[in-house]
Amino acid sequence: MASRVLNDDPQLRARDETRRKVREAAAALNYKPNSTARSLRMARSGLIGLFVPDLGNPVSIQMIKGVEHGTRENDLQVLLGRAEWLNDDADFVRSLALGGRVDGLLMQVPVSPDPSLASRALRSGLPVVLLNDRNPLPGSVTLDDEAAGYVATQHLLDLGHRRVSVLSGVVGTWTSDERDRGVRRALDDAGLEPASWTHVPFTADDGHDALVRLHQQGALGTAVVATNVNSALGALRAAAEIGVKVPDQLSIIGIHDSTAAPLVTPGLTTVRLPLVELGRAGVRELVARMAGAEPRDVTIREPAPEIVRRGSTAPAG
Amino acid sequence: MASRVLNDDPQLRARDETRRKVREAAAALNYKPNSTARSLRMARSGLIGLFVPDLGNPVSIQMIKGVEHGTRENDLQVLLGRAEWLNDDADFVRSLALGGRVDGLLMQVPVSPDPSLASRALRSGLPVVLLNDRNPLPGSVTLDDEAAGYVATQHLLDLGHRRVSVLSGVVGTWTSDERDRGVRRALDDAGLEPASWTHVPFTADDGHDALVRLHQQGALGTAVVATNVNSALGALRAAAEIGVKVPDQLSIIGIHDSTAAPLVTPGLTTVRLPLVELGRAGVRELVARMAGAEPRDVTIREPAPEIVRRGSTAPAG
DNA sequence: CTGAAAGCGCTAACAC
DNA sequence: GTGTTAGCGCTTTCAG
Repeated sequence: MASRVLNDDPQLRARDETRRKVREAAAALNYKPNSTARSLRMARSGLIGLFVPDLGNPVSIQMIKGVEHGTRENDLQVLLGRAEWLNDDADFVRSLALGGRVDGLLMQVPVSPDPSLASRALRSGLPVVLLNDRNPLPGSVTLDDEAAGYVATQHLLDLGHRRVSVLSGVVGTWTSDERDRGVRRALDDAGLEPASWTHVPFTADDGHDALVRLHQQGALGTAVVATNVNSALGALRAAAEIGVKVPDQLSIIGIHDSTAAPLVTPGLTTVRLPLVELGRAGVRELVARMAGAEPRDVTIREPAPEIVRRGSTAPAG
Repeated sequence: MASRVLNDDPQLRARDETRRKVREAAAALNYKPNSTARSLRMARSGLIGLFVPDLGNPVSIQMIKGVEHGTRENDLQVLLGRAEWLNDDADFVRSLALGGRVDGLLMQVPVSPDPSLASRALRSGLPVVLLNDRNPLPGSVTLDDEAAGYVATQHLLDLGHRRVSVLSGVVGTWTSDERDRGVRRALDDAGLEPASWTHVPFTADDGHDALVRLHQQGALGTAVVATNVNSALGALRAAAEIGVKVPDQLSIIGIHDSTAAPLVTPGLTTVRLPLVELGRAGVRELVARMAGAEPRDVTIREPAPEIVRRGSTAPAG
C-alpha cells in the first residue's frame, strides 16, 4: 500500500488524503527504500556490468561516457570491471549472471589474449552486448567503421596525395577489418594502389616503430592513414624524431579522436566517430534485451564520421 | 548448513563425507549463490561507489586502476558514477547510503561548481573517503604533493635555471596549494624569487593561454614548473606555436604523468606520483571505515615522487 | 479503497 | 554433527 503510493503506481486508486498521509510519514521517518530488498523481491538488480580492457584508452573513455548517459536515462547503474577478469575467472560471467548481481553485461573485448571470451559471454544466457566489436553470434553495437576508413583516405586524396601508406590494425578484429575495407574502397575509387600496408597492434609504440621501419625501407608514401588514433600519435612522434616534417613532407590522419590529438605538434587530424552515441546505444540495446528482445547487431551511422582537421594534414607537396 | 560448507566457514565442524556431498549437489544443480539475497541478509552490498568528475582526466584514470586493484583485494565491486550526479541530486548520497546500495563511497571532488559536495558527503553518515583532496572534515587519502612541487622545481634548479615561471592551479584546492608550498620551498632554499607565478584551472587550454600571455608580457623565465600535467601539455603546445624552442629556450616540467606526455614533441618531463597506489589505499581506508574505524587523513609517500625525464627539460642556456 | 500476509534466497541461531 | 527456521525489507496478492 504505502509502497504503491511511494512508487507512484498508476494502477492504484487511493484517496488524496491517504497519499498525503503516507508521504508525510515517509518524510518524517526519513524513509529511504532499501534497494537490496527491492532487488531481491523484483529479481532485478538495476545494475549492468561494464567491462573494458583498458581504461587508459581514449576510445573506451568516450564509450563509457555514453554508457553513463544511457544508464541515467534508464534508471540503471554501472558496475565497472576489467574485461580481463572475465578471462581469469572462467566462471565469473556465470556467477554474475546466475547470481543476479547484474541484469546484463556491456563489454568491450580485449583483442588478446582470448577472443573466445566474447562468444562465451554471448552464450551465457545473460543479456550481453558487445561494444565496438562484432562476433559470429549476434548481440553488438558498432560504428560505421567502413565509412571512417573511406572518409579518412578520401581526405588525403582530396589533398592531392597519390602515394598513401596505410597503418592498419590487427587483422581479424572487426573494426580494423571494416576500416581496411573503407580505405581500400577509397583507394580503388581513385584507381590507386597503397604505397604500403602495414598491420600493427593498437598502441602508440607500435605506430612509432612501424613508421620508422617504413622510412628506413623507403616505403613511406607522402601520407599515412592510421586506422587507429594511438598508432597515428606514435607515427607522428616517430616522424618528428627521424626528421620527417609533418605536414610538409608527410600528412598523417588517424581514425578516432583523442584528447591528445590537439596537444601534439602539429595537432593530429582525425576522423571523429560517435563513440558517446555508441555507448548510449549499447545501453538501449541491453535494456531491450533485458526486456526479452532477440539479440541483434546494430550499427550507429549518425552522426556520420567527420574529419577534424588539425595541422597534421596538408596538400601534397 | 549447506551455506556454511560452501562459504568455507572455519567454525564449522562437519564430516568430510558431508562436505563432499554438499559440494557435489551444488555442482550438479549448477548452484550459484544469489548475491542480492546475501546482501539483504548480511546488510552489506559488497559494492562501493566510485565518483569522479571527469573520466577523461589521466589522473582519474590512474586512480581508478588503483581502486580496481583494491576492490579485488577486498572482494568488493565498484559502482561507477559521475561526481556531478551527487551535486544535481541533493539527496543522492543519502539514498545511496540509507538505501544500502553501496557500503561506502570513494570520491574525487570536482573543483567546481560546488565544493561543499565533499563536506556534505563526509557528513552523511556513510563511510566516505576523498581521493586526492582534503577537507576540514577528516576522511581522505592524498599524495605527497608538497614533495612533488619541491622535486619538480629542484629538477629545474639542478639544470641551472634561475628564472623559473610557475604555472600553478586553482588557489584553495588542496593539491594545488600543497604543490605551491613545495615549489616555494625549493625556490626559497635556493634563495630565488619566481620569474612569475600564475594560477590557472587544470586544463590544457588554460595552460596554453597562460604561457602565451606570459610570453607577450616578457615575464617568461627560462623554465616553467606546471603544477599539473594538462596545463604543462598546453604550455608546451603554446611554446611550439609562438616559436619558443623547447627545451633550448625554455624547459617545461609538469606534475603527474600522462599517456600523452611521451607522445608530444619533445616528450614532456614529468614527476610521477603513485596514483595507482593512492586508489588502492583509498579502498583500504574505506574498508577500515566500513569496519568501524574513525575517519582520518592519510598521505601516501611511497614510492616518492620521481622525475620522468623526457625531452622538455635541459640545462639552462 | 485499505490492511494483512506471503515469500524472494540467503545466513545464523538454535534445536535436535 | 546436522536439520530446521526466523527474518533481512521490499512488492504484490488477496481479503476485508
